Amino acid sequence: MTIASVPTSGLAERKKQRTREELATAAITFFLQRGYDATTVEDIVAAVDVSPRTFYRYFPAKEDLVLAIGESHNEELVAAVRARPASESPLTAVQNAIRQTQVLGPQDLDRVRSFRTLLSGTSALRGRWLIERQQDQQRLAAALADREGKAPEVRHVLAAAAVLAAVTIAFDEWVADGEGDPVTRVHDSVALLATPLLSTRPSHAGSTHGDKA
Amino acid sequence: MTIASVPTSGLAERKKQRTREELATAAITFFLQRGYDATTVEDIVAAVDVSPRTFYRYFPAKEDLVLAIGESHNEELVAAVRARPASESPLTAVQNAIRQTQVLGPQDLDRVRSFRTLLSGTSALRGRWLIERQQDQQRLAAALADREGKAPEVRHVLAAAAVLAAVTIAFDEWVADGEGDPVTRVHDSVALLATPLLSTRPSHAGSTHGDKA
DNA sequence: CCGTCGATTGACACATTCTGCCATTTGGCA
DNA sequence: TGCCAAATGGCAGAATGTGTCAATCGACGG
Repeated sequence: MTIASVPTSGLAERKKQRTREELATAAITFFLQRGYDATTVEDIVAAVDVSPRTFYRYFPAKEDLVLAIGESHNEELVAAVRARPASESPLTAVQNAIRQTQVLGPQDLDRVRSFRTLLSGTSALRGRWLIERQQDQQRLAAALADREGKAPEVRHVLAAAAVLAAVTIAFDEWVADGEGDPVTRVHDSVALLATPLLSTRPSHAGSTHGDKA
Repeated sequence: MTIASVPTSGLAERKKQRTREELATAAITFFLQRGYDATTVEDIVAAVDVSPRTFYRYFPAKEDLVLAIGESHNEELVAAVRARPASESPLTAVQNAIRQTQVLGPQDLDRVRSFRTLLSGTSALRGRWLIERQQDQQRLAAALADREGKAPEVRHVLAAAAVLAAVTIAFDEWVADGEGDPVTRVHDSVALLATPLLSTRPSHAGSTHGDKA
């Protein structure tokens, strides 16, 4: 045998992967069609022809299926922030990190839209996702603190919260009015963090991309 | 009869109120003792001697029982922000509004601690509560925009998110290390919003209260 | 090709939350 | 006292998960 049974690289492994994807595909399709709550686990497994019990072996909960789709994006972001040179200001580092991680192909974009649409439309999902975002918040705060060679303080956590809020708000607005491309919106939203958020002046922090309006 | 049957002011009303409080008290006690998940609705209603069905007539869901305890605090905050004179800067208005609404007696403080402890320890509750906070976020954003005589823009939503994040982080840290009083921590946390959050400088935004350290 | 081993699966039972329904009780009020 | 509306209790049932065990399937060595 190999060292362990971790990557059984073979037919069985592909079959598992295929089942997992079939479950996810069928589920997302149903969710977008009929809504998350109106789709039961029974419906999903019927479409893939596995037992309900098997569903929960692939996904700990119905919610986790959706979460798995949009997962790990923020982990990349945090890693990218850590990878930025220490000479960059926190804002610049975050902006560049976002630029690096937000490279989306056209079909990625569809996937993200589906994901965000589900998030916006289902409070159960949204709540679950916000929990995960709080963990990302801690990780980002730690990354920002590390850049200063300090232990995380309230200031860092707050900055991290603000960054993630900016990204989230940008996506929410994008899903809500369906206009423009999300990358620009995210960038503009994050750019607002350059200013004291509670000053009255709009401080002309417009789009860094194409705002010829 | 009166205009309608809204306030049946009498014995029945008191009995209902008493049942409601007994349910809440028993539930919170159990939650803090054994944990939220380890306490079933069955346990709660057994302690008050009502049927499970009745529980759900008082609280739409188990989560709502907890949420009802810490509720409406942010509504006051938003109202207070609206009530501040237009001459005040957004930050000052928010700070004064917080000062007004955060007047806590010693037993209020215990209640808040219990509430926040449950929030911190139970992700299901936390998620549910974060959803409600997002609604507060929208309301606060609208209030901030109104102060400028504008419709809410991304900038306002982001500012509102930052304010609520500051408050939340302050409470979280308070619950986590159990030191100091929350009012000071909230104030200090919110004071950080006076600066661009992603500048490297700590910008000496220390406690406005007693920081002789 | 065969047989064994380990992982995957299906099924069944069960706990828990929450809802719909209806009969019963209880308080309010003439 | 007696009627009415509201509150309650109990029951059946849907839906999400979880634990358990036997059956199955793929991997691998002979």
